Amino acid sequence: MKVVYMGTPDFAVPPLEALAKESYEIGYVISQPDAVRDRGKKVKFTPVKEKAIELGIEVLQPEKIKNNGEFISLLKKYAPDVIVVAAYGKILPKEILDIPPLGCINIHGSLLPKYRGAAPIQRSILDGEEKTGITMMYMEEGLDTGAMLAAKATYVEKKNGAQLHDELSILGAQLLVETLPQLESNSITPVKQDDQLATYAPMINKKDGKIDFTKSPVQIERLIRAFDPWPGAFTSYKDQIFKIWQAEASEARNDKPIGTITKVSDEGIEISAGGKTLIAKVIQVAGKKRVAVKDYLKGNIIEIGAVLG
RNA sequence: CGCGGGGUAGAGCAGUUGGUAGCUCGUCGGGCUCAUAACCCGGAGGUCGCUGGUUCAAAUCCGGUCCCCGCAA
Repeated sequence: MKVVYMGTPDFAVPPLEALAKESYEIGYVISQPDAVRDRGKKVKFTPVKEKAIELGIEVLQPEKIKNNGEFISLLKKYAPDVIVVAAYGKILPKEILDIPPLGCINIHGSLLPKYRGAAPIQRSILDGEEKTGITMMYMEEGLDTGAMLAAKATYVEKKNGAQLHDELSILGAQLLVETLPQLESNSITPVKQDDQLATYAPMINKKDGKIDFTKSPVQIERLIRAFDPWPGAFTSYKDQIFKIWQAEASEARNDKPIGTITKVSDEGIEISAGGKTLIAKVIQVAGKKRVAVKDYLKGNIIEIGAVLG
């Protein structure tokens, strides 16, 4: 079976590896153009491109795919049976969707129809969902609206964004190699999504990581977990960026003004939030690495009574 | 060459008018104590990221290089 794979970030790497391991013929890997995405103005390859090079697969990185005659005719010439898409980063136009006879299938990081869109993993943690998962689906012109082919679920528990991301990425790879043979033998029945139940998971912005201490400690703790590693939940302490990477929500009442540091010990930094108490356990200040509060206090002082934000 | 912070004992930090390094925690041994994460005494542990240079002498000055991190993208 001839496959074209489209993907860009780390999330899309394991599925590509799985495809290669199963000996599918991968004619092209399509990834977003390389961009200046690091300190010091360095141009970095996308993770999927890195992997494709390692696997010896030709990589295409068109600036635009819509109305790109050259690109589309290249695809048509290769004539893939299926196009597999995982976090590619652009909506595919109909002219591409129509190319492969078995369709374009997408690996999406949620249990559709919930969390359609760009940031399903973070949003599911943010919302305190008990379960989430991976859905394989047909792509159509709408955003993550196509019929579903298969799904795998997992529990969110206390996982952070990175952990859930990695887990779902692996699940996605498994689900893909399980689903493709069924698709090929036409032994799978697509299930239409119930649009009534659909929710959207909009893209995350850096600013979304700013901690709002009027919210409850439970909500803030979710924010901290969801946004690890990016963009990180942050506030400011004495005009310095102050990130919190791990925290616990306490029901202990706290009547001090929002954001006030009420207690500091090896156990953590207690902060007034939403009338209750948030206990920061792992923190990071600008220029430094993340460190447990216990360790930070060995050589630094956190002032009780200071107000974050 | 996008802006900036940093690499010093296991951990977190101090130490830049150059004179072979110090604090807190941890750790090891001893003491006190009914007892202790408390207290007292003592000890181990560092080629100061790497590398050239200046100097009688460099963690401290100059050059190069590697790595980590915040901002920005």
